[in-house]
Parts: sequence; C-alpha cells; structure tokens
Amino acid sequence: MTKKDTILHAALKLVTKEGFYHLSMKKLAEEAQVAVGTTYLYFDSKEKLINELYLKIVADFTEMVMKGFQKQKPFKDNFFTMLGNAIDFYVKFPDCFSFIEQYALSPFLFKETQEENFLIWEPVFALIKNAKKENELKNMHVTLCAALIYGPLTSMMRMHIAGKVDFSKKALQDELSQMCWESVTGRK
Amino acid sequence: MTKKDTILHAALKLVTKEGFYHLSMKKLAEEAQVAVGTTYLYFDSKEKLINELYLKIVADFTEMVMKGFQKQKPFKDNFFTMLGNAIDFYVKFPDCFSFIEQYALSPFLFKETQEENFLIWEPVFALIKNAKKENELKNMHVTLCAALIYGPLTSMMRMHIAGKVDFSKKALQDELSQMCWESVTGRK
Amino acid sequence: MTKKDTILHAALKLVTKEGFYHLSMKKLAEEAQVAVGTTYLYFDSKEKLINELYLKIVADFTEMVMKGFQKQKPFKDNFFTMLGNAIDFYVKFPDCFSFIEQYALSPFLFKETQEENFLIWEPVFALIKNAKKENELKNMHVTLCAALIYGPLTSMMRMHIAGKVDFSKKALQDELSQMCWESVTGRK
Amino acid sequence: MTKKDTILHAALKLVTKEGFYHLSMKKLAEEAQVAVGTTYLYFDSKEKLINELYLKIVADFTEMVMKGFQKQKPFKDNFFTMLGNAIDFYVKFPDCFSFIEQYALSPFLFKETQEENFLIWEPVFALIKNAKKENELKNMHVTLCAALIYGPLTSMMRMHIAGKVDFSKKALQDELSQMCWESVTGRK
DNA sequence: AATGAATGAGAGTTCATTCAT
DNA sequence: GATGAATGAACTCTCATTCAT
Repeated sequence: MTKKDTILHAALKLVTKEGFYHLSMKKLAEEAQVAVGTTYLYFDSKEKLINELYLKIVADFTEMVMKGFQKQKPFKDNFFTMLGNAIDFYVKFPDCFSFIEQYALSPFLFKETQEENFLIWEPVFALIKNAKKENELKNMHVTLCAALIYGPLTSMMRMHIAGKVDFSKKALQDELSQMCWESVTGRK
Repeated sequence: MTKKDTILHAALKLVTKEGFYHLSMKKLAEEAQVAVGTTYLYFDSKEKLINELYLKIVADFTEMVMKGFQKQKPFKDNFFTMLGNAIDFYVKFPDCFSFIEQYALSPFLFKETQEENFLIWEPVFALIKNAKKENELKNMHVTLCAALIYGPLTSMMRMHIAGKVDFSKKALQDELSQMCWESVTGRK
Repeated sequence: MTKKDTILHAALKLVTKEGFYHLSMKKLAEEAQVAVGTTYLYFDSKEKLINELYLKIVADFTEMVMKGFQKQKPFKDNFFTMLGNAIDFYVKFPDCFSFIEQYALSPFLFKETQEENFLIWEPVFALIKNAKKENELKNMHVTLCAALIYGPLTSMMRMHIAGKVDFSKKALQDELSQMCWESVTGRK
Repeated sequence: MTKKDTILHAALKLVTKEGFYHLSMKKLAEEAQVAVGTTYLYFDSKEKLINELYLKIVADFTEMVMKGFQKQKPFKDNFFTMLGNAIDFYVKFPDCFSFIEQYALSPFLFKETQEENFLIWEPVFALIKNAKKENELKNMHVTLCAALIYGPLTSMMRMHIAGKVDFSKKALQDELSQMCWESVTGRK
C-alpha cells in the first residue's frame, strides 16, 4: 500500500468512527502513522483529501457493482447481479457506505456542486436505462424507480451499521433483492 | 415566535444551507439576529441546541405523520395516510429532512448512542406492527419492510433537494405511495 | 441587614469559598438572592464593590483590634489586648482573613496603588510607635518589628484555615501572644 | 532557555505584575513572544501551566534553602544557613515569592486540595524536626514555631515588594535571622 | 521525501455591564 | 427600587496549514 493510500485509509476509518465533524489532520496523521506535514505532500488540503477519497470509493463501488453486468444478458440477470454486488460491497466495506452517506448529506462540506453526490447513483441509472429498453419495469418516473432500488438498500445498511439488523446474512440480502425486483417490475 | 424558536429556526436554516460542519455559534447568532451570548441563555451548549432541535423536529414529524392514523381503520387507509403525511412534511419542510439526515448520519456528532437516530423511524415501525396483525404484508423481515417504505422516500427527497426531480408534484408523490404499497403488500 | 450589606456579605462568602478568580457577578447575585441588575444599584462596578468590601473589613478589623487600647496603659497591656483582639477577629471571621490576604496579594486586582494593602497594618504600626516611646522593644527596624508581630499571626491563620492546626484553642492563641511578646521585647 | 521555560518565565512575570486575575493566555503568549497555540504545545491547559510553574518554583526554593544543610551540624548553623538561603532566594527572585503567595492564597484557583499550598513549608518543618531532637527550641506547638520562622519572612518580603522597606540590605536580613532565632530558642 | 514545532484565525463559551420593563 | 434578558468583548482552546530542518 502506498503512503497515499495509507492516508486515505486512515481518513476513511476515522470518518466512519467519529464523523467528519471530529476529523482533524492531526488525528488523521496519527492514525496513518505519518507526520502532519506528510499529509500535505500528497494532498493540497483536507478538502481535497476528502474529495479524492470520495471519488476513489465511488470508483471502487462502481467497478464492483458493474462486475458481471452484460448488456446482452437479460435484465433480470443484470438486476440481481448488480444489486447483489452493491449489497456485497456495502456489507464488506461498511466504512465506505458510512463515508459516502456522510459525504452526500453534507451540503458544501467539501464540494462545490451537488452533482458528485449522485455519482454513486450512476450504476442504478445505468441499470434502469438498460431495463427501459426491454420494457421490463412498471410504468413510473425514472427517479422513483432508482429510489425503489437504492433507497431500501441504504436503509438496510443504516440499520445494519446501527446493529438493528444483521444484513450480512445471505438470506436477508436475497430477500431484499427479491423485494426490490418485485417492487420495480411487479413480477416475481 | 419566541426567541428560543428564532434561534432554533436559524440553526435549522444554517445546517441545511452549509451543513453541520460549518455551523458556528457566531454565524448562528448573526442569522438569528441576536448576540452570541443570547444563544447561551436558551441553550447550555451548541451540542444541547442541536440535540434539542433534532428532538423537536422528530416530534413535529411524528405528530404530523400520525395525524389521521386510527387503529380501527383498515391498514391500507392508514398506510396511505401516514406515507402521504410523511411526504407532505418533508416536501413542505425540506430543511427538516436535510437536518434529520445529517444528524442521523453523523457518528457521535453530538450524541452518545445511535438509538436516537432511529426515533424518526418510530411511525414506520408502528405502522408495520399494525399491519402484521392484519396479515397484510408480504412475508419478510420487519426491518426490510421498514426499509422498503422509508428508504424510497428518503431517496426521493434527496433527489428532490438536489434538484434532480420535482417531488412537490402530487402525481409523483402518489406514484411513490402506490409503489411502496405494492412493494410491501404485493397487491395493487 | 441592608440590601447593600447582604451583597457585600455574599461577596465575602464567595471569595472565601472559591477565590477572586471564580467570583462572577451572576453567582454573587444568586448568593445574595438579588437580581444581577440590583448589584449595580449599590455598586458602580465589580471593582468598586470589592474595594468597598475590603475597606469595610479593614475598618471592622481596626475597630476591633483597637478596642481596649489606651495610650496611658502600660505597653504590655496594650500589646496583649491588641494582639488578642486581632486573633479573636480572625478566628471568629476567617472569611475576612482570607479575603484580606487575597486582596493584599493580588497586584492591581482591584486597586491602583499598593498603599491600601497595608491599611490592615495600621494598628500594628500604631502599637509599635506607642512602644518606642516607652523603649520597650528590642532595638530593630520598625518594619521588622511589625513583621514579627503580624507575620506569625497570618501564618497561624493560614494553617488554621487549611486545617493544619486548630487555632481556635485559647491555649494556642496565648502561646502565640506570649512568643510574639518575647520575640519583640526579649522579656518574658 | 527552552521554549517551555520561556513560557513559564513569561507567566511568572505576568502573574507578578498583574496577578492571576488578569493573566490571559493571549497576553502570556505575547509576553513570551510565541503564538497562542504554541503555549498549548507545552502545556495542556492554563491550569496545568500554572500548577507546573508552582511546583517548579517550590522545587527551586526547596533546593536552594536546603543548600548547606547538614544533619550532623549544630542546629544553630543549620538554622541560620537555611533562613539565610530562604531570604536570599526571595530577595533575588521576588517574582517567585509573589507567585507562591498568590497561589497559596487562592482557594481552588487551579488546584483541588489545599495540601500543595504547604509544600513551600516543607524545609521549615524539616528544620524544626531537626531542632526538636536537640531540644533547642522553646516549648511550643510545632506549627507555632513554623509560623514564628516563616511568618516574619513573608511579611518582610511583602513590605519589601511594596517598597515599604529595602530588604535587600544584608544588615536587615541578619537582623531578621537573629530575631527569629531568639524568638524560637529564647537564646541569643 | 518526511518531519513536527510553530502559527494565528476562529471555534465554543463566559461574564461584567446595561436598560426596557 | 428591582429585575433579568440581552449584549459583545474577551476568554480558553483547537486545528488546518506552513516551513525550516
């Protein structure tokens, strides 16, 4: 792991544990076991660091989610593949989920537009576009469809992290996938 | 409006506009058009202020959502009433939505347990309990059911606030309600 | 007791208990059971209040110490009378001792000259002047003589207040007087 | 001089000049010619700084006073050595005297017990214990004996600092020592 | 490249004082 | 006379950032 990655990793851990509000460059440096000054060799500012971390996580997430996606495959296959991938990613890396959510919700925290808040949604919209062509979905607004897929996932993750439910169980994950599927298609 | 409410109102506005991260007592006082010291006449600390605001919003939300709920009514009526109420509240007071989301997502921002993050979920769980007795819901884990109801709503609101969609439109709201209904019951 | 005295009394109590450093007008008002504003009806400022309290205590002390002093009486009588009076005063009103000491030691706390720090010494110097005429004292610098009388008394009081010794015991008080007497005169 | 010592030195100077009451971290930093933040690199808090300074001064004082003290020497030698040392220390470092006095007199200024107020008395009590074995002292309570030694010294120093007397004069210092000696032993 | 002491603006909070009631 | 809500300057302390080493 490069020193840059070590720092990003430490940032992720601290943000998850204590939140943006309590993240300080000193604590970050300690966690990453480097000097404060070292951080600034790799990142122009705290803000840039956070943004870079966000983009990295989104890229990882997107890559993971798209794994196995094939345009020519039936929509149903792609749907379960991608939703399954997303669940896997979040359950495996709850810190990433936690970070993304905090980032998305903090207005102007470390970003100038709200656009990038929705980068994480890209795969969802890609999937929907794919489905539309096949006329697989119930007739509804595209954002609503996205909300029906991504919303329950985030809610489950929040409860999982809070210890309200154990979302690492395969059965529960499958249940979510199935319910989402029925929800947007109306079919079993 | 009492001075205390003026301050809470200003806090809500600022948190929505700039996020927790940038909320300072000085800016808050300016926004509320009082002196810094005045804030401390009504709240022991910034922390207490934020917590109080959160509890107030949750109380308002809960009250609003429960309006029209009647145990003896058919579950379907209560479902559409409550979900409609929730949508109305959030669309009418997007600041409240934004605040609640930030608060819930911030680990240990100003709270020691994660319990209170889920106060906002109370009405949802109340509704589900109500439904269980009538055997109206698809067979699924209770938290999943809650996620299928509350998740899409929050996702829609996020997109609404980001300007991705206009969720103030009655048609779209009804669509969400209908889709959620189908999603958790499997019936039209 | 007039309201003014009530306030002074509260100030004395608080300064003794928590020290100048922690004395606030709000706490003072609470202790005196008046409104903060009321304090300012009787004293122009915190500073003036403290100064007035100091002068009052010094006046009380001086009056008490001089009680029974008579120029025509033998020096020895006056010596034991006055030193006894001083001991009585301090033991009876340890708060006053504590206040005076703090006041005297705080450079420019609430005063512009150091002169008034020594008002409390007046009776001592008066006594010494009285003695000089009678040629009763050992040959020594007048300030040293004052120090030999007043110094041990303050030291005993400090230890008394700290609980190191019980200076309320008559035997110990008499011992101090006797030792001081021998110390400045060289006679039993 | 290390930066830490520079800061302690500045604190001592300011406390002497303006008193605890007016000591602010900003003024302290200015006096020490460092940034405010720098102070906090060396001391956790104002409180800790003050306490550390106190302990340092007491240690210096004690070391200085004990210099030349030898158990096997006659008590008289030790008495004059130690008292002379104490006088020297205070006359040479009146700021230290001033600081110690203020610290000792401030109830709960920055300390939780009154115990440490008396650290400065340690050498005095050590000396007395030494004397007791040799049966040199008049028969009196041990605290009274301590008061007869340390009390006049502090009183002289107070008057010296206030400009009432010039205690830097060797003759006056010797006079004090001699008077104290006679006072506690009854012998010349 | 790497360090961490140093910086100083800005944070949350307190408090002597005022003034409309 | 009496009140106490309101003020804002000043307090202690933090922290993103810099720079000499």
